Amino acid sequence: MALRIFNVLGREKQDFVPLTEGFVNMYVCGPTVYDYSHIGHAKTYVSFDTIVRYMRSTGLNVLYVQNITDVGHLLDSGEDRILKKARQTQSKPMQIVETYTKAYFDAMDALGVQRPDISPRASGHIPEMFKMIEGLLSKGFAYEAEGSVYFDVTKDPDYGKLSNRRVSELEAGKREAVRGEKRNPEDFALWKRADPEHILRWDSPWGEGFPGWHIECSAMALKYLGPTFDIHGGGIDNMFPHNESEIAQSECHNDADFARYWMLVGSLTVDGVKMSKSLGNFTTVQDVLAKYQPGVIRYFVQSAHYSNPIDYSDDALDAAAKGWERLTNAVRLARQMRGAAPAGDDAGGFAARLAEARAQFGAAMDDDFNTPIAIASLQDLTREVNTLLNSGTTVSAAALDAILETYQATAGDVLGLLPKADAVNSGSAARESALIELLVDMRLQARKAKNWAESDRLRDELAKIGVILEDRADGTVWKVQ
RNA sequence: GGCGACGUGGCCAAGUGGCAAGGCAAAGCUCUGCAAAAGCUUGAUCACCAGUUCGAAUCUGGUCGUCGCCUCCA
Repeated sequence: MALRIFNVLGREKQDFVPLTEGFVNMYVCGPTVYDYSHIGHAKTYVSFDTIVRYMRSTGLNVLYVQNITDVGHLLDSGEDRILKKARQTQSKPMQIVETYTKAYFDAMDALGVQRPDISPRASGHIPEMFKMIEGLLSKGFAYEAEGSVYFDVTKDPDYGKLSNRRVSELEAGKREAVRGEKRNPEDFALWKRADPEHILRWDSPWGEGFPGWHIECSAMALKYLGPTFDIHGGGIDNMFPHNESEIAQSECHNDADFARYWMLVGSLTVDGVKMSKSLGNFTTVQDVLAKYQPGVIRYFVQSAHYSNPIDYSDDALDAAAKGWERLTNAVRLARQMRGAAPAGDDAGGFAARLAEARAQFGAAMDDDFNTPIAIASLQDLTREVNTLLNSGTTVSAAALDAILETYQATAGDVLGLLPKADAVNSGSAARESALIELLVDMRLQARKAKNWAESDRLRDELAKIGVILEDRADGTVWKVQ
């Protein structure tokens, strides 16, 4: 098995060969922190989280860098997103940045997204940007105009290679540049002169100003990953101009290839249109988490290939919830049966089936991280596991351990879909469990007496507080919803 | 207008030359005091047209439709 990745740069699936064997240097464009993260961000970062988890599970040593954009992201009006928010809420810009950076990590933590190894902030890398801009100026790829510095796209023959755009084909004059100081309409800012009301500003060799949006990623990728690294990821909506400009700046400045593999994830849509803050059709991660378990959201995201768009709706989430529960129910049952399982020295005839499942899972993930197929392989396995666990035959502890290990290595460690094994460490959790067991036992007595009314009342009352009972041949099991 | 993605059973979604995975929903059945959970059974010729081929959802050309980017967005 060998990992294959669809490289947007070149548009073909390629064998993944890291620059240094066993190591992967990876950069993913992070969020601009001026508002709460919505479910569209969740799709992007759950996707890359899954990708990183899988690579690590195969033994690759991944260095995952994902920036935080806290300056330089301008609106059409020329206004900084963060400054606008600060003005609206009468806050300091860095208050906005802190608030939403924290909110972003809180949301991602809740979704089981493992933290990037490095989360560099744009505002903390102004000197690195200066250096890069100066380098581009001295090499003639950039020019200064009235306190701003622009990248001259006509100086880079490769400009457009990621998004298949040709500057020469863009009808000059069709869209006039907002600022007449640019030489070409497609030139983009490396550094912008700050108007008096612009609070976020730094002294620079070109006067007071602030960095352009694209330069931060080039500067931080260079600093933490070097001139050439393995994978650059992000949302496909940033392919142009952002990613394209990153490539231009970096390759012209570094005299080296930038990222070797480009992975762009499809957008999340609502009723067929992209979820975005500007359209107002967004649902925040915290709102969705109020209704669905984190695992459900991950399952929803992973049920389509990362490069495809997915449409968000309650129906879609409900369906994902059912599919996710089917997997987790099997795991929960196995965990519960493990407690009273008789010792056994092997997994019996099931070992081969488990090995097959893991092989199928790995093959799917190796094929450009095909999570829908990976999940299908687990659903297939789950049917057989359920059959085994419900067959009435005795299943040995060794067999249950093997089953649980298989789920943990796939649905757990890679997909991040499994809840933690019920920990009854804390006093209150232990007390809660004991109380539930007590009620379950009371209901058992009622059932023995064929007092169905009382039996059903206990079950219904427990259901109201989120405790679901299931009567099995070998006893009643319960779960917390 | 340019660049790109896509159109597979009621819904979601894999498959990209050799008899169309998986999930959800629906119906019937088994189990069950009931319920839940679980299992079994039942369904598509792949937008349309024309080609290439022994053979196409899968390749080529065209038509229709949807979406993304081209201006801020993960």
